[in-house]
Amino acid sequence: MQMEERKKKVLEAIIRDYIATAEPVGSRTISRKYNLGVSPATVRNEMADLEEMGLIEQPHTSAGRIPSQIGYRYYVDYLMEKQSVTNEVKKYIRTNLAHQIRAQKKLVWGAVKLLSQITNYAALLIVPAYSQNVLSHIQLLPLADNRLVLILVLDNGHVEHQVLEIQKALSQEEIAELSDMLRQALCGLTVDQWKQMNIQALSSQWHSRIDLLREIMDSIEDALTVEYEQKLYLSGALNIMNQPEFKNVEKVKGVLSLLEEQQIMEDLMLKSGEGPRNISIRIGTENSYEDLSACSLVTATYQLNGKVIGTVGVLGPTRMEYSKTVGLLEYMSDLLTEALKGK
Amino acid sequence: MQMEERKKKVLEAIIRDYIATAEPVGSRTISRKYNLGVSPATVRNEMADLEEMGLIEQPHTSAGRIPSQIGYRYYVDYLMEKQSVTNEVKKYIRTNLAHQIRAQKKLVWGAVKLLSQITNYAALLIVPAYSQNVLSHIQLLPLADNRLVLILVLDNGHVEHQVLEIQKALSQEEIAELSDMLRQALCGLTVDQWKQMNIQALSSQWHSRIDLLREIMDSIEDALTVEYEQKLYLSGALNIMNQPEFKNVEKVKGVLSLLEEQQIMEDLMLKSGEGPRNISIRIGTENSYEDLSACSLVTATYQLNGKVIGTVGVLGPTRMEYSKTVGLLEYMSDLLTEALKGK
DNA sequence: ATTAGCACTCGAAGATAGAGAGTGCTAACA
DNA sequence: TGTTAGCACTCTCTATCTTCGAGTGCTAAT
Repeated sequence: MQMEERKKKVLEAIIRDYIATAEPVGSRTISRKYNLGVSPATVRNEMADLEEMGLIEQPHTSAGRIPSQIGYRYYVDYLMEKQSVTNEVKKYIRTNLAHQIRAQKKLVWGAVKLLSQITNYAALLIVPAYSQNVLSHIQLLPLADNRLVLILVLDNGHVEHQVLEIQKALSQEEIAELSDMLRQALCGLTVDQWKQMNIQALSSQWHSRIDLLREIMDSIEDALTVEYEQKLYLSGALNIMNQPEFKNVEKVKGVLSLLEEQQIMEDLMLKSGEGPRNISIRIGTENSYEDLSACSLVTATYQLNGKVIGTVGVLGPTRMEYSKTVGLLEYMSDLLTEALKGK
Repeated sequence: MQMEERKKKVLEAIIRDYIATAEPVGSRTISRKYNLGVSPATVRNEMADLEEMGLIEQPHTSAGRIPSQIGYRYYVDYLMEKQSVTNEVKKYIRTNLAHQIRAQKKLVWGAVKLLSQITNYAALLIVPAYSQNVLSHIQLLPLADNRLVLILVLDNGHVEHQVLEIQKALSQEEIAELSDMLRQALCGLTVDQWKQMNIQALSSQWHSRIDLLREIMDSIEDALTVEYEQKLYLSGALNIMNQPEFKNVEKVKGVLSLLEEQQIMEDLMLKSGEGPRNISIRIGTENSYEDLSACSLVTATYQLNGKVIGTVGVLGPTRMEYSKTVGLLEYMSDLLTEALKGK
């Protein structure tokens, strides 16, 4: 988009000031604080133009201007300078995650908590549904009496377990045999694939125990479904209450309710953009949910073995510190990708 | 506490009405709606007495009365009739939990969700820290390459797993040997006991691999610590925003922040009372946190093998439907105890 | 093209007034 | 002696009005 240099400066000043103060910005403020070397009157003329272009708007006639959604969009696309993470923050993050990298879940939790803490917005992380993941290992293990534990390992590094209650006790050998059979039949398949698998095909090898087999299959599905429900990591949701635009309980409730809807948040976060690290910025109604019309969602993906395996993001008011947030998310994306390497 | 019959009736009427409407109750309303057969003037006299006794209070001179915290306390102790769960609700709960009883975690989640949904308050469930639980089974299992998975089973029926990254691959035999060794050394001990165990004592049998051993011990601790952080189950926290006394964002924030503090909620919930099913009602400041001074917490315990292994509860405004809530929690307590039987 | 000046607009905040709910007190009553 | 009707009084709530000031748009001068 073409625009005179000074208009850009005015727009940027308005946005920066509004982000900082949450108050409509007047012409006087801009000419004084963001020394553009022109008088308020000149600024007013520019503002009138910017308003006509739809980049800023007036809450009412005698108030200053606030950025419109389009204004923010223009800002993040053309004006904003991404702010790199300071070394201090980098160090802080690394120290806090150093002990967490053993287990993927802990790592991911730690990352989300840090993000919300540093930004003061809500932070989220999504591990996509398992449907496309390949079962890389499966094992049945006897516990006590008539209890078995089923271990499932997926190619994205996640491990799940599920406890099985069975009717008749099985011998060690039977368990081992069954375990082998499951391994041969299911390993290498995606979750989607084995879900559609005909249990008959399996049971031909073990028809004597078709009930047990069915129970096991149900149990596997259970294990991956429990996880399905737990694959959204959310931290700092209450931070939105610190924002002056969320002084109203109804608005807060709208946002928090939506945040609890795993499915919706997943959909929102998985539509990732094209930029580097797949950074995506969705502003206001671009999130396509009424309740998020006053929020912006910034997301980045992270990878394992060159494949995107998750999305991490920050949800704040549209009046968000985009430049900082983007920098931080890029850093976090790289960090996660790095930490997962070789797992 | 001794009190004239009519005073009791007036107090109960005030509390019932206030619970239903959240509005101060006037003498006219009481004499009309709760046909006591006396005039408003008489009711006013009773109210004056009740106020002097500290059971009710006036927000301001020309408003009706609202119950004081002491009033609620008197109500739940002496006046309230516990309301049994309707068959309809019982059926609803049973149907919804029927498929969940396989795994303890799922059962517990299901119960909490149902509670919040039925009451429209926040529901919580706490599984106490593992420190007093006995490790009943431990097993090491090879995954791929240099990864092991460690399975821990506690006597309260909980199963945990933890993935281990090791430096040098171990043979099947070595793993089995190590697994046996761990089992012999640790099974039967409480979590507290083995935490204090001297790693040297263990390593005497396996000094060649003391590093690995240390890593494993750390990992066990990790596994139980992760769980430590996840042993509070919370659902319907946003329901408090439906209460008229929580129209203020600051109040909501106070409560929600506290609800996220696992440690605090644990402390609150584990101080359980003496009644049947250990039903405990804590009203307002009895919860000893400023942020909960407008809330009441009703809890019940549930058991496994005659031993209390968890507490389930409901958090709502002090203006809570105590009679319904208590009945529901008793039912839920029995149901959980029943469902866990024999596990 | 920029700027100073100025009349104008509109919301925020405070002041004022009236309505209504509910009380406490008094005196009458059963 | 306990209960009730009556009544003046208190205090919140709501609406209306006023004032204040920030910020604007327009015009004319530079």
